[in-house]
Amino acid sequence: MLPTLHDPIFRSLSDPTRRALFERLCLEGEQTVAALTEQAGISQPAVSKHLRILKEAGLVSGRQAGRQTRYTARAEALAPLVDWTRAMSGFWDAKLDGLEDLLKRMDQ
Amino acid sequence: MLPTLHDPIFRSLSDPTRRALFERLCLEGEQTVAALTEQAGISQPAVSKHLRILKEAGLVSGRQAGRQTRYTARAEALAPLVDWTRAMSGFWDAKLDGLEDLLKRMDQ
DNA sequence: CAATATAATAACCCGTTGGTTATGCATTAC
DNA sequence: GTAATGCATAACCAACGGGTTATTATATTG
Repeated sequence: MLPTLHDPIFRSLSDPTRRALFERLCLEGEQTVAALTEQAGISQPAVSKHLRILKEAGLVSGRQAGRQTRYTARAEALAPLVDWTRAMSGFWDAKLDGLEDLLKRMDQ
Repeated sequence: MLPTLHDPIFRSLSDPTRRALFERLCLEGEQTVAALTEQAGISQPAVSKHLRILKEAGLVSGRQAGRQTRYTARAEALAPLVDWTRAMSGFWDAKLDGLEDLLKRMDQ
């Protein structure tokens, strides 16, 4: 019903193309739009639109490097998702607090 | 790009109304369609449609009880989401293996 | 400076989706 | 047996979303 804090995260990750972009940035590190486009199987504007949405959700950040933009994944942004999942699973074991903490520490 | 195993989970949870339904089932336990409709702010058919989608994603299950259907959350179904999040966060510390294991054990 | 390269924005198209009302089908109640 | 209740399905509709091509802005290269 009412969109919450983690709503844009769920929303942006619900699209397979966007998830693939995010996954690639997570696994292979910083990438230019051109590099991402090459493998995405869609046009550059489409990729740029997806990156914009991911960026607004806080899942990626882009830094200007000359005439190209290098995008990076921000895995810490997944923290609300971890929170929510833990809340829903009704599981509060201290052993698991580590992940959330780590994600927050990654924020530096 | 290519829809994977966790795709229907992300997809169904991307809608705020559906997420609210799932949350309520998680936090308050088994509910009838009428009870869910009462708080959802939308029509009963709309609620039924959402429940169908959640059910197809494995996130809820419905059992017939006379002329009413009681729906229950299946928190174990969140396991792929936990997997994926851990993979993306690049965090493999053994301390965290517990959550996934527990979710699987909840499946009984 | 002119030409090229990179990425973002604009304008548009079409399929999907989340909502509605109407209807059907069991099951319970009178 | 008839009426009423609970839920699912059908048919429909407006809004949204993900794609396209065309264009623009800014950097780099010759």
